[in-house]
Amino acid sequence: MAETLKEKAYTSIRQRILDGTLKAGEFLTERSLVETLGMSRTPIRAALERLDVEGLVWYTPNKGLVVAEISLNRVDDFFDFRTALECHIVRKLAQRNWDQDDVDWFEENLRQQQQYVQDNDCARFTEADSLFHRKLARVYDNAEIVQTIESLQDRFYRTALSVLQKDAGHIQVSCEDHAAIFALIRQGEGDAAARKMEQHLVYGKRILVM
Amino acid sequence: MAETLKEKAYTSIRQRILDGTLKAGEFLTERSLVETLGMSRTPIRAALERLDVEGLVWYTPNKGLVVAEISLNRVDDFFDFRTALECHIVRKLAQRNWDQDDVDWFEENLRQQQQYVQDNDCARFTEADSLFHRKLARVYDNAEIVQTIESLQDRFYRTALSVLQKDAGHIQVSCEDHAAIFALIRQGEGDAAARKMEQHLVYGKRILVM
DNA sequence: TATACTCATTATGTATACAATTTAGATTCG
DNA sequence: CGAATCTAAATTGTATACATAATGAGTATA
Repeated sequence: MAETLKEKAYTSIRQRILDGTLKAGEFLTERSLVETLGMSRTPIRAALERLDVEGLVWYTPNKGLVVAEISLNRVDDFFDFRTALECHIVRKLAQRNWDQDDVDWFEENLRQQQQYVQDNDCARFTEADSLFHRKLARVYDNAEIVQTIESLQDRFYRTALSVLQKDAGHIQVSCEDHAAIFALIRQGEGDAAARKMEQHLVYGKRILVM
Repeated sequence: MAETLKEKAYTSIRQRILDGTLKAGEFLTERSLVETLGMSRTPIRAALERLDVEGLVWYTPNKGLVVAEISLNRVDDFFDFRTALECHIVRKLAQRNWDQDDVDWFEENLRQQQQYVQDNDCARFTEADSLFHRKLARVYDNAEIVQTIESLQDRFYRTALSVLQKDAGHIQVSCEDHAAIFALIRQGEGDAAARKMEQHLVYGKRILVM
């Protein structure tokens, strides 16, 4: 046997938050999750404990729990955090020799992004966008940073998706930004890549908070 | 009534890890914690779940748990992560107007650091050092970054302390670095402050992995 | 009518019993 | 003698009973 119920509960609840089944701001009770997931409270409480630390739900002692919401003044913090990490990453990646496999991955990813822009497919573009940023962190290969960026993306995914689908115009710009950033990295222009990344993230934030 | 047993357990176990009562690499059993803390397994398991996500202990399903160790190749990741965050912070802080209270805080903290260097008091210096870096994040006032830096410091504290106490010579250099970084920030020299911070952290890492 | 109080309901907090898994040591077989 | 297997102890995983705190409806009172 492999997966414990605790892990199943974690995966399942997290999935429901990310795909929007459980909406931000919604109150949860352990009993409702017991019925939905068909297990006892114990593994569910363990899963919620994890999700609380990760910031996907908020626990209040003796009160209950809520699916985490992203407040607007937190959007600033999120993008600023990403700016710190991702500018650092591209600066350092520009000074590095690359595996051909990784180069191929990005070229393919950028091709797909272009395709989704042409098709005006916001959902798929957002997915490819997310993968682009995650892959930068993974190639950079700092386990701590990878985990943090992926956790930030999780917490932000629903908010981003709901807003980005309202404004299709942005994906053209974002797509060009990604291509420019990758090109600058490959040319060894770390500072320029970092500046472009910061500009890209500022642009993304403005789309979101408009 | 205020604090739940779960929170007491969390605080207590975390404290025991940070102060070295529970040593890195040591195996733990829930039963031993039950006896030590005088409560049932339930709140203890909740606390351990949190500590696992935060990286202070490692859980293995059906096996047990270990107090987290910092492997040497992870030291690189830690310092690189801090570099990304703290260089960003000082760069931005240099462009900002400061409250006099905060300026006063740093001047007092730097005075203390000098005193501890004179007294050759490594433990107190390390404490002031830690506060210096935390305060930079707090003044910068990005809640996400503050939390991450403090979490990183927690996970690193024991390793840092044990090594730093072996080499007293470094505290003189670190103290001068801190003063220089703060001065550059106040002069609005963000890039220079960031360069100094990176150099400072590289120096700190080399002390640790020597 | 407004307010304060009571009490039942329902939620979470905690303890504990039981199940399943791992581990180590004893035992058996080649 | 060594290796594989079985068994028992201990540990974690899970379910559940009970304790306690929060909530709200209903009622009494000013």
